[in-house]
Amino acid sequence: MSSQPPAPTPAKPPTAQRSDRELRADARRNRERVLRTAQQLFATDGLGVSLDEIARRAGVGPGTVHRHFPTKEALYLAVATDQLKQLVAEAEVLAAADDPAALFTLLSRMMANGAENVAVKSALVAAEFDLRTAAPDVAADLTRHVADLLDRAHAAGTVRDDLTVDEVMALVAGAFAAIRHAGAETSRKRSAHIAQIILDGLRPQPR
Amino acid sequence: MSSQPPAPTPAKPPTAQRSDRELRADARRNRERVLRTAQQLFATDGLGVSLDEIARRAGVGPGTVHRHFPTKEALYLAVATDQLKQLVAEAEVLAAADDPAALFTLLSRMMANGAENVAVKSALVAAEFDLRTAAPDVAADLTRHVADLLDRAHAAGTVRDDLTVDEVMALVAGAFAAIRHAGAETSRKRSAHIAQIILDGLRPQPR
DNA sequence: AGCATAACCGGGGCGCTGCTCCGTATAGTG
DNA sequence: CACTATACGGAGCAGCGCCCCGGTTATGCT
Repeated sequence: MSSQPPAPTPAKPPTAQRSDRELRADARRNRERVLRTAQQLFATDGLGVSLDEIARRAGVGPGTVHRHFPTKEALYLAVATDQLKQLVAEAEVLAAADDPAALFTLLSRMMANGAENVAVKSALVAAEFDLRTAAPDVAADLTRHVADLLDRAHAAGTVRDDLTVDEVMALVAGAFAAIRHAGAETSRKRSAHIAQIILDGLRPQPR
Repeated sequence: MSSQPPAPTPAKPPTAQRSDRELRADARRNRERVLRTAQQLFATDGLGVSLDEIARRAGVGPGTVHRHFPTKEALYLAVATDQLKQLVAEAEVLAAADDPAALFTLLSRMMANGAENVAVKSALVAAEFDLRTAAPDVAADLTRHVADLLDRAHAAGTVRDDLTVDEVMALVAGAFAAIRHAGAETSRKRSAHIAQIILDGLRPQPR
């Protein structure tokens, strides 16, 4: 322990951190396969699906799943952050444009995705696993963007005065649930309608 | 099999069906205990709670739980139908009064209850167990009342034209989810606010 | 092309959960 | 007050899900 081996100090550079580059080709492909499969199964069958089932459907062995994602929570969080990043990217594009209706556009996108997007759902809810603890930066990014757009909408008077970011987030999560019921097995038209109803509730009310 | 025993035809009357009267006093009390405990634990910790945990908290043995409710699904459905019946009762009272705003009153009640009311949630969603199959009459009763009040509201012009019963039910379920996030650990005031936002979305929109 | 090695596959342990059985205690009845 | 039947409690069983460990296969480098 105390004796440090000569350490050949090989030509190998420190390699810094294990980037994705370090992964072998097939490993990287299998990792992606598992991730995709998990995302789909989580969305359709809920979090109850067993890891073995995911492995089977992905065409890999259970051990492979465990190597890439040491625990079920890790796999779930990987799926969640992956989906969240896409949403944050969209938010940034919308934030760039100077459109007072940008908030509604973003929320529409979130609601549309959310139904098949377990990640976002739990990004706010933390139903089983706590994503905000595991990847606080990504979740916070999304909230920040929403807050920003909400402020602008407030200034423009396109939303009701009494409306906080937390409430908006909660309502988006609620929209997921609502759409899941009515829209999962029916048409997308109905999903859009439900989203519209909730968005209408955000507007300034005639009183 | 083919030979029917003489059947002593005892003095015992047919007893018709085993009413609650047939239960012994302590049995009836324990059943109630389990039901209450299950309702509470389902609401706070979700459906993941083990039956042993419910039994322990209720102060009874696991065997007792199983005797009254042969399976976990049976216990859950008992809790659900119990809560649903209360809601149906409220609906009937509201239906009797001739108030065009009755729909909103009922929905408010549903949303307020729902957050701590796993039953209603799954009455519409059938998240894990299917309540509409197990107790179709009760669930249908509630839907019928809502549909009735919705019709009246349509006639009175207090709700938007494009609104179906299914959508209303879905939105109520969505409200549960929204309230659960924002309201579970915060104040009831916020819960009411979220419910109000959703209800405002149901009103005729200025267009 | 050959070799060192990283990654794969699949079976098995470990813990937990839902469910069942049987001796014991207690409520209800004459 | 004694007797019967009913309900209780806790130990035990089977099944499943998550996780780890062998031998084997495929990959990337020289």
